[in-house]
Amino acid sequence: MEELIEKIKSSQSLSQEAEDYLYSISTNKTFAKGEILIRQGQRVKNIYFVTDGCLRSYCYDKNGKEHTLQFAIKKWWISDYIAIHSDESATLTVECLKESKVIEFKAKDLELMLTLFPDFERFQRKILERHVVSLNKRILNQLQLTASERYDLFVEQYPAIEQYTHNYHIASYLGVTQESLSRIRVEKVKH
Amino acid sequence: MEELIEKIKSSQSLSQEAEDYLYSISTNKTFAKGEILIRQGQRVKNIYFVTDGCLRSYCYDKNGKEHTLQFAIKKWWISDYIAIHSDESATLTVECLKESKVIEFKAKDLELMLTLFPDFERFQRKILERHVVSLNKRILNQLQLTASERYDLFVEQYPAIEQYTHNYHIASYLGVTQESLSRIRVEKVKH
DNA sequence: GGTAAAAATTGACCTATGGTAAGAAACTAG
DNA sequence: CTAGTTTCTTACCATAGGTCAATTTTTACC
Repeated sequence: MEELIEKIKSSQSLSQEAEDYLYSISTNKTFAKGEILIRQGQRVKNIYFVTDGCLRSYCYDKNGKEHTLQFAIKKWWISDYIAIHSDESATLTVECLKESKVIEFKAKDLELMLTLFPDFERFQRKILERHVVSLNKRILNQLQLTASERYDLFVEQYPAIEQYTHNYHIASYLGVTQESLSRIRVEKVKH
Repeated sequence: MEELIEKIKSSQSLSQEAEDYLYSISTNKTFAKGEILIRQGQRVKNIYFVTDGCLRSYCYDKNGKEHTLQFAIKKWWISDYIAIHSDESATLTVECLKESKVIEFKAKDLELMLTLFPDFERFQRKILERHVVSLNKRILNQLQLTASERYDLFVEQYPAIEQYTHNYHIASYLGVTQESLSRIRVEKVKH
């Protein structure tokens, strides 16, 4: 929990009241590798803040293939925001890639907290702004880079993640098959 | 300006004070088709709210090809958020696709307004939440759909935009060449 | 430590989409 | 209306990346 408080305070103030409230709505949990936190089709009630480990969110397409939307490591949030903000059941699955410690929040509680504590709303707004920027960049990368270039960028941006993920996780994040990613890696070693 | 006030009030309250402030920092402008509001490489100072017309933001890749990040019509915001939130010069170009009426804001003024008026910060947070959801969906579509399927979805989601844009604008948004889009359209007519 | 399961690689082939270039069509401005 | 420019289409060939199936490597577990 200190990680989250610290993260908030690193960019702005947070009243003691708000801090206490945040504690009161939080639940510390540990998930084992392979556990599913949110399952496609079910109602999404929770949002997770990762304090240790690695998780990912992904969906299945009509042929049953997986497509990774996001990886989350230390100090990242993860959930199915599509479901939460459209008030639908989950289109995404959130899976634990290695044993992870997370802080679980009920989306409703966080929502209420935003309205109660302007400091927290500011924090959330800033998080979202940065998130929009990174999603914009990802879209532009997808539009203009080759699979090989996207992989280079991925390795550069998430050096820590690669050790927890399988190749096909990364492939499905980059938008290529695992076979293609395998060939791309072979080429890199050669040159 | 009424469009913006109305948009804000449609989802929440806005104090008279905030409304007055918003007016005081706004400038109504009209841009002709083809005009450039933000140019790649220059400092980005402004954010635009579209009240009429159609604009788009795009970048050039290393081969000089254009890639469209966003279209903006009535009641949408547009700028180079990557530049604004990283405090760098523009990587995007914002172009007017048909004569458009916009409300221009200095990013700094809006930033200050967020800190002055909690109502406005709440509004912004909600806008960003919805934006994150739509960017997430776009990424998942890019990962799992064929060019043809993405085009169908585009036409469905932005029926109004097609009349203002050239084919290559749409192609560069979907991540295909204009030639491919042309072929895709021929196929649709056949079947 | 040995075996079963999962993941990664490899090879042969295939397909969607890209590149190029030329002609047709649609605007634009005098 | 006409010439010039921009955009769109079409045809042909090229290629990145996909598919499928085997094989090897790694990992997990009794």
